[in-house]
Amino acid sequence: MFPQGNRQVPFSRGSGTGWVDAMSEELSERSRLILKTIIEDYTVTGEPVGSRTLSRREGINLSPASVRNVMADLEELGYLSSPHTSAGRIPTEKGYRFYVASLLRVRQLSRDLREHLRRECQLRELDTEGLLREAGRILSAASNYTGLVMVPRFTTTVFRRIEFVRLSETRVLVVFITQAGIVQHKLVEVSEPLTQAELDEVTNYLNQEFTGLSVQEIKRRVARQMAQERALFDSLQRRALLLSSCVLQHDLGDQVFVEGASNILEQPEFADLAVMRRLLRTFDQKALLVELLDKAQQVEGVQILIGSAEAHSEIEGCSLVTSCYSSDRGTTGILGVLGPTRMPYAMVIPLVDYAARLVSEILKNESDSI
Amino acid sequence: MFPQGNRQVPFSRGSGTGWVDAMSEELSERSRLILKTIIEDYTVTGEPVGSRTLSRREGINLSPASVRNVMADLEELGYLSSPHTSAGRIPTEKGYRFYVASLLRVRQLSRDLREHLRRECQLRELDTEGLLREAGRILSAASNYTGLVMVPRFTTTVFRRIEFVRLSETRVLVVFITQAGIVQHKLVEVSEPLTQAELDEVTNYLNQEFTGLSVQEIKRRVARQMAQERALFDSLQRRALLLSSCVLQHDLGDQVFVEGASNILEQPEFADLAVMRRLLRTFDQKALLVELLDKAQQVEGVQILIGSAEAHSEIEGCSLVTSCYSSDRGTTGILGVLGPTRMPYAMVIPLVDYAARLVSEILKNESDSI
DNA sequence: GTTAGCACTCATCCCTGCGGAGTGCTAACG
DNA sequence: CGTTAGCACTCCGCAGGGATGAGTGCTAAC
Repeated sequence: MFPQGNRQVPFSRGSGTGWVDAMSEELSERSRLILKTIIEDYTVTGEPVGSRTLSRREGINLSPASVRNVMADLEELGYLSSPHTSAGRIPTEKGYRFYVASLLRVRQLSRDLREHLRRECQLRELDTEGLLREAGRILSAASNYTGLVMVPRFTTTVFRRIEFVRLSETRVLVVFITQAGIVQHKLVEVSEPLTQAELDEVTNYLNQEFTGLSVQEIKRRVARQMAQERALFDSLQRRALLLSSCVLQHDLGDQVFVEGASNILEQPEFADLAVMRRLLRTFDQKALLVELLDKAQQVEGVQILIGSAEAHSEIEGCSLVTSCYSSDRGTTGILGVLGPTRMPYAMVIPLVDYAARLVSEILKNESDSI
Repeated sequence: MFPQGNRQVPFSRGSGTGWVDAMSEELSERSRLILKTIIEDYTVTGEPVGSRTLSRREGINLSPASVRNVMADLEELGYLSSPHTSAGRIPTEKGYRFYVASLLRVRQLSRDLREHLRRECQLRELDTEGLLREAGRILSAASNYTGLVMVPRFTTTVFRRIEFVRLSETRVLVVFITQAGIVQHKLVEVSEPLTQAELDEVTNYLNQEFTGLSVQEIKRRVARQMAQERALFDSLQRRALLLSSCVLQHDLGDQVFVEGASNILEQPEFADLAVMRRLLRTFDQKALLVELLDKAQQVEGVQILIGSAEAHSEIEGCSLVTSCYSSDRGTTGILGVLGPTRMPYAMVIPLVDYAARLVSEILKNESDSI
């Protein structure tokens, strides 16, 4: 019923980025309870949590003084910190990592919300790109943070159809449609002038030859055939191969949809202008986002990346909760939510998980495999 | 050498939006000089301008007291306002409108900058969409504000090629390539199952029939033919017409590229969180932007829209400087810069003007007309 | 091991006073 | 009659200085 992956959490220690199993042995049951309560309180209020408040919370039957002792221990161990001597405690990144890895319990989304999301996705007649954008919007609206969706990488996608359109003597527009119904395009400069009729021939040839293969497979085939056919003078084939190698030479850029960037500004922690600027710059320069998302794409299940000053300074103070979706063999993209580290993970994790499943399911239903 | 349009400025008086010729008669030469100097000072410093500072400025040989008299008059007339009794004056929206309409003198862009922009645009092999995005980035980078580019409206574009790709029994992906090389696509649900072979026939038929026509013309033709051929049972033609009417039924959504949204945060006037949020929300919901840009699209030359509380509250405190670009007959899009009203118009106006000319020129060169 | 008590530490808020920038007004000047 | 010097006045911004209150660490008693 729930992603197995979410027991493991990406985290970064020192310079590198690694994975850690719940370090559950280190803390006593009481310390764990107090840490959990502090984090959940802090998630709601955004204010440092004091010992008094805590001692009055359901389930904690300890005096403020006892709580203070535990808190002092947790601070020593690096799970908590205090903004200043006479404020309460707030969780550190390490605290959050531990929480996510071994304290957090996630429930399924409510049936209502699940139904609602499903309807949203299927409401309009959306093409694949539209669906992905809509998924981003939904993630953003449901979480009140920012939704991110990365379109499946070009190289891993399965090819459905290609089309060459002549724009001018030497400029050809290549339109590439993947199995999942994603349309990508690119301009190619050719050395010898081509007519549209010639291009149509090439189009037909390539569609017969390559439909249903992944871009990687096509690359390999093209390379092999080009080596073989060098002697051959079938000009159609020659042209087709030349053109396709042109197209495949450079990968198409990765596409990321960012939805609800303004949501993140509602968060009190981003009242600080400098932090906000850095974040918005990150949104503007998609390359950074691609890099972040790419890392999470390698593992199955819900991933949680907690931004830290060392490893991911561009999203310091933020967390990225992601999950992969897939349409057909090998083709996977990734979607998720970027919000402040102080985030209700128990709600966001199942949301992202469900969104990924939903998108995968719709993508699989909507297009026949060839 | 310079757009004639920039002598006329869109402005809003009361509830509506209208046009005004320079209301140059109303003010004496001295008042005009002082207003101009105040606005240009304020543009640089962002601080209210006082009478002392002003009297020491080059070209103004008046004592602070005299300047104060003029300023009081200008305030009375609504061109200036003071944040509080003992601060200097800042321009009002009316002040800016008057400045833009009749005080501002714009120079051409420097040769260096022109060359630089041209190179940026032609650096990579960009398809049309890429070029438009790049134009947005350039506008944003050169102005340090936010670049906006709207893709030409679907209905006005000239059709180059259409392609139908079967995704599943009843789902067909329609890829539509315009004369200018813009690729748009859409999903169509069909009632009767179609094979890809049938779709290919339709594709060929439509490409022969409609290439080089504008979408509006195509709509008209399809309607006419559907009326005529109702009795006819040429199933190919029937199918083709049915499909194309499906496609044309709903316009494709307008596309706007927003580049450098984070730039606008650098502006001191947006330190106010509420203002910034409203602005970023506007960027998130493209519909509002489309509406704004659409208004400016109807007039030739550089347009300046000064946001006001009444008429364009979503960009209150901001100005939008735009110009149209075009690729072929009838197909026009619009691009521009959105920044604070306190903006160096003398620099931004020629920038936007040149960008629009540049994009138009490249678009015209890059694709042969059919 | 747990708790009550207490002294201590800071951040926050509010009040106050002060300096400075800039204004409006008036009266004098050319 | 336009221009200017002088002057009183306004008001923002800033720094200093309690007062408040939340929260802590420590210690001693239970």
